[in-house]
Parts: sequence; C-alpha cells; structure tokens
Amino acid sequence: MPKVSTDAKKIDWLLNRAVENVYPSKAEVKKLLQKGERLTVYFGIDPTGPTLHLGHFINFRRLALFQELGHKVILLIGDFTATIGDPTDKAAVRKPLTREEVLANCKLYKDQAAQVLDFKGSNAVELKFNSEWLGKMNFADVLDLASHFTVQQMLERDMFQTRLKDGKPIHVHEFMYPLMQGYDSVAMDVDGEVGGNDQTFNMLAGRTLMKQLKNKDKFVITNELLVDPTGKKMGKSEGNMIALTDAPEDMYGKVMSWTDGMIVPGFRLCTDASDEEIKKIETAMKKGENPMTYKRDLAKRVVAWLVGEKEADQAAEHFTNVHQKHATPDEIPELKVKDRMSLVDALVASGLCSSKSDARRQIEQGGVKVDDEVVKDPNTNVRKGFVIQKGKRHFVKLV
RNA sequence: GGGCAGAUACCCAAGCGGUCAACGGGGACAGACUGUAAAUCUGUUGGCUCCGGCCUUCGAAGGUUCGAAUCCUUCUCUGCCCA
Repeated sequence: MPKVSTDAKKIDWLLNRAVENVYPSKAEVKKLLQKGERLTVYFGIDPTGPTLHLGHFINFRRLALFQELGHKVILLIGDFTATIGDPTDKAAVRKPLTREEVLANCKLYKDQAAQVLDFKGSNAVELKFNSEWLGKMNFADVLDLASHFTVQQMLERDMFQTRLKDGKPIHVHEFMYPLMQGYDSVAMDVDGEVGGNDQTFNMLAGRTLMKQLKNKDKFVITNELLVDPTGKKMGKSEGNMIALTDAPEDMYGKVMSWTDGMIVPGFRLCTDASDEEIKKIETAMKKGENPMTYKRDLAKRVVAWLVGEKEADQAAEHFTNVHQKHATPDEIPELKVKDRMSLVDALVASGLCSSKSDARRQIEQGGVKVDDEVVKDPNTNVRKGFVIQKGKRHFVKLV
C-alpha cells in the first residue's frame, strides 16, 4: 500500500490551481486530504472520439498529482454511456455509438494517457469500464436509480432550459445520462471525482446518489474550462482543441490561433508556471507588451508537455519559418502527377480545394501561387516539380 | 386521441408562384493589414463549363401550373396547446 503524503503545497495546488469549484467546499476537502488517508479519485472519459485531447490532459494533471500524493486514481472509460449519447453542452442529441466504435476508440486511450499518468508501479492508475456494472442492470434497477431524482431537478440543467425555450426536443433517455454517470461513483465506491466544469451536473448527480445509497460525501473538483474569458469566440469552437494525435507543429499552431484572451487561462490550465509568473505575464500584456511572445511561450510549453521538449523546439522553429517568415516548409505534401495537368485539377486532386469551382474562385481571387508567383489565370497548366501554394499555409509539390 | 405550428445549403435563419443557387448571421476559405494562423476591414462560400450557359438542391413521394422552396394531396419527423 503506497504511503499517502499530505504535502501542503500540493494539496493547495489540487484545490486551487485552475479550479472552478469544489464540492462540498474547499475547506472540507482540504481537511479530508490532510488526514492522510488513502482516497479513491476518478475521472471519466466519454469515448466518443478516437483520441484524447488537451481537455482530458488538463484533468490528468490533477489526477497525476493525486497519484503522486499516494491516492488511488481510476480512469473510467464510459464505454456504456457512450452508447447512449451524452447531452452535455450539445444543443441537439448526440448520436449514440455502436459498441465496436466505442471499443476501437478505447484502444489507444491508455497509451495516450500514459504520457502523464503512471500505469505501472505500486500505485498504478486503474483503468475501468462502466459497462462492467451498467451493462448488468435491469429495468427495475434503473427505475430504482431514477427514483432518486425528480424531473424538475433534471430540467434545472442549463442546456435543457435552453432547449425548452428554443422548442428543441429533449429525449427521455437523456435524463439517464446523469444517473449512469452518478452510479459510476457508487459502483466504484470512490471518494472523489474530478472533471471539467461542463460536467458539474453529472458529477453532482453522483454526489446525490453516493449520499443516498452509501451515505458517503463524495467530493467533486471541477476544472476551469479553457475558454476566452470574454466568452467571445471559444464557447463552441472546440475546433482548435488540441488532439493528442495532432502533429507537434499543428498543436503549436493551434495554440497560436487561440485568441489573446486565452493566454492567461492557457498558462493556468496547461503549464506549471507559478501563479506569480502568470500574474507577471498578465500585467506585462496589460502594459502593452506583445502577447505573441507569451503565446509562443505557451505554445511551446504545451507541445513539450504533450509530446516532448525536442518536438516543441522543432514546432517553434517551424512556426517561425512558415508563419512569420513565410518560408516554404521543408516538408510539404507531395502529389504524384503524370506530367502536366491543369492547375485547377491539381488543386482538387491534392485536396487543397474541394471542387473545381472552388479552385477557380481561389485562383481568381489571388489565393494561389505557383512556385512563389501569384497566378490569376484559372487555365494555367502545371507540371512535375512545381510547388503550388494556396493561401499562406497550404502547400503541395508535384512529383 | 384532438387542435395548431414547423422541416430551407456545414450550422442558425429569411423567402411564401416567376427577377431564387435562394436575404442575413455564424463557421470555413482567400485578400489587405499586422504582432501570428489574434483583432479589424474586404471578397468568396452547390457542382460542371468550350465562360455562352448547363445540371442538381429548399423533409419524402405524387399533383396543379407555361413556370413551385413557395399552391394542393399523402407520408415521415419535430415542437406547442388540449385530453
């Protein structure tokens, strides 16, 4: 049995760094952690996509620290839940995945998570699947679970309210999701859970069930979400959420494309920078210092964290060359061609443009370069050896 | 079960017999500018084209009409109200 540490600094970090809320309260959880008893904490992943992303890793950071302190950490794969479809944060119903899809997605998670969590040793992170208990429940069990909540409680959720207001459908099975997630806590008999702020409702359902079924006060720590504080752009644009399978240059680039307002939250959520350091950055930018410098620093740290130092350096260099100096990148995608073909066809064949019409438009608007020269005639022909560029950052070489 | 509304491009959302490939917003792409792929401004955003046009789209299938996203019928799905 690993020894449990009560390191004040670490506990402080756990409860404050990038934390949105702590239930029942920071003070109580702090007291609990200071007792030095070994606790069980978990984080649930909804296996709807094939890869983990930055959002998961933000939670892993907190888990890793729990692990470091000697607590038992469970990584739960919501393989059962994913077949139902989680309504969280979606205006519409998410379509359920098939079992096969879910299992395929799960496959790589462990490897990806191993980047920051320890799956070996005496205090290894335990991987669990909620189909283990949820798959065994019968209708009577489900009814019993459901009896612990009221429809009004379910409807409290923001997004249900929104949908009601907008006249959008709310399906009955969507009420089941918090129940299932809540029951996970009971089945694993955990002491606490961490998760994104957007999961608060589901996690609190677990608290309710835990109290009623096991008379246990499960704690919940919710993370800040990585969004622009002005709320302007990020809410829905998870499009530039960084996936673990992204190339390091892409990760770097995605951070650079975050709005300036995300720099400070980014440091708080994704780096080990001390609070003082972050404060300094904040004031410096307020005084008018170029945010780009800090964003580049952040981008590099994020890549280093997710992939490695070396890759981070390379990604930074790549960015300087391609985006700031506008140099042609060293490695550009290649397209095999017979000999000569029309520029339009080449653009479509390489995937740079989605259709011939699109290609023509791009050319006519001056968005296409061949061997560094803007080409405005859509009837231009190209042949082997030419480098075609669309916009600032899309290249293809004909070979 | 009854009544009433609705289904439009990637998303939201106008249009309600011809001038509709379909207003506007978001997103995306491009251009200018810059501090970067930020912000701002501008343009583009169904497909094909011998650049004359041609073809396919407005929940589905039929119908009326010289002509339909627009009118009619049936069907599917959704919301609201009543029971």
